[in-house]
Amino acid sequence: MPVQALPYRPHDHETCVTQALADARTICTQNNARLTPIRERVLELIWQSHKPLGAYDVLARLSEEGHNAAPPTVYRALDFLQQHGLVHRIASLNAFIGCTHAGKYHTGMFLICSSCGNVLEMAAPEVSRAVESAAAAESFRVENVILEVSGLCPRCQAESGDE
Amino acid sequence: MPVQALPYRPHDHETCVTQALADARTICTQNNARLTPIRERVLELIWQSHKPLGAYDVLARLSEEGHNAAPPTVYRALDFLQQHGLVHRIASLNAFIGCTHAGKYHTGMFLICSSCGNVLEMAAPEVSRAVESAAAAESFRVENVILEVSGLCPRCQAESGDE
DNA sequence: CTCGCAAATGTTATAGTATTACAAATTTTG
DNA sequence: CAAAATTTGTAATACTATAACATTTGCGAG
Repeated sequence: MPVQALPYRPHDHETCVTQALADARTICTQNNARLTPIRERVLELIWQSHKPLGAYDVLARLSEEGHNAAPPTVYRALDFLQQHGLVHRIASLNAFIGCTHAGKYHTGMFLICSSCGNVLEMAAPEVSRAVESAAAAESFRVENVILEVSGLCPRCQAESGDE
Repeated sequence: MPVQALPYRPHDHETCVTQALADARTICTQNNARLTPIRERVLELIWQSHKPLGAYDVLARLSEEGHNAAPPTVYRALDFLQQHGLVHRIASLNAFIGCTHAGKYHTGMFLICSSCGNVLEMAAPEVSRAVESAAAAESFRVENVILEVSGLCPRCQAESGDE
């Protein structure tokens, strides 16, 4: 039995967030990119949620804390964070989630639980290789891969099986 | 005076469209599903475009032919067509494309050319297997896979290399 | 330091995508 | 035929994202 992945088991999430922010600062420094207060706050808000957050969810949270923001503010921060590999956009959800592999080269594969809404990002080199190889068979030059798997996470399988 | 559809079928009878519609009728009959005129027309419109068509593109084409449709009409038809595996939604484009493997079980992998906009759907059993296997490693039960690869198709690679 | 440029943010408006809710019409079935 | 179920019509609205332009901020050159 494999060890349960982080989102599926209890843990001190605050530590995750703190660590992610620290990593983000390092990465931005290395890239000569400015992790401004807004950008950092958006990243923190996204990380604090285990589930993907919509741009307007972020906007609402910012408003709650008195930051009078408009949509472009949030989208610009999200663009920045994506460009530096700090968050991912989940196309099938129109939502964003903190990248758990920031800094390392990877093609994300997302396991999206349709019951609880949690999302696990996993590195899957064999999958990436298979995709590359299939694309190559059509002489297609890959630039970007979106791979989003929806289904049931282990915990929700157990619950639905308990009936 | 409504511009009634005298030539309901446009002059452009491409073989692939005709074939796709014939297949769709067969599939719907087998499934006891009703391929109503609207649904069939939406499917045909989508097939006539080699590039993915947005819901509002479909809507506009329907309006042009005097069919006074509103968004729900189109979205309902698209839902129906998706449910019966006749069209796919491309999440990264918010657009729809005719399924070239209708009837057969498959997990679609889409090669989306970022230059010309054409999309190729390909079956890729090895990729599906790799995805299943990776998900299984996390005890995740797969229900649906979205796999959209953007990049350059062979033709556009050649053109961009010709400069 | 301060001028001037580039980057970032603010602000307003609008474009684009999708759904809800209820009414009317059509098809299926008993 | 009449009742039930499905499909379509219609209006309003929610949700997602970007355009365009003004203003502010950070930062290096002189």
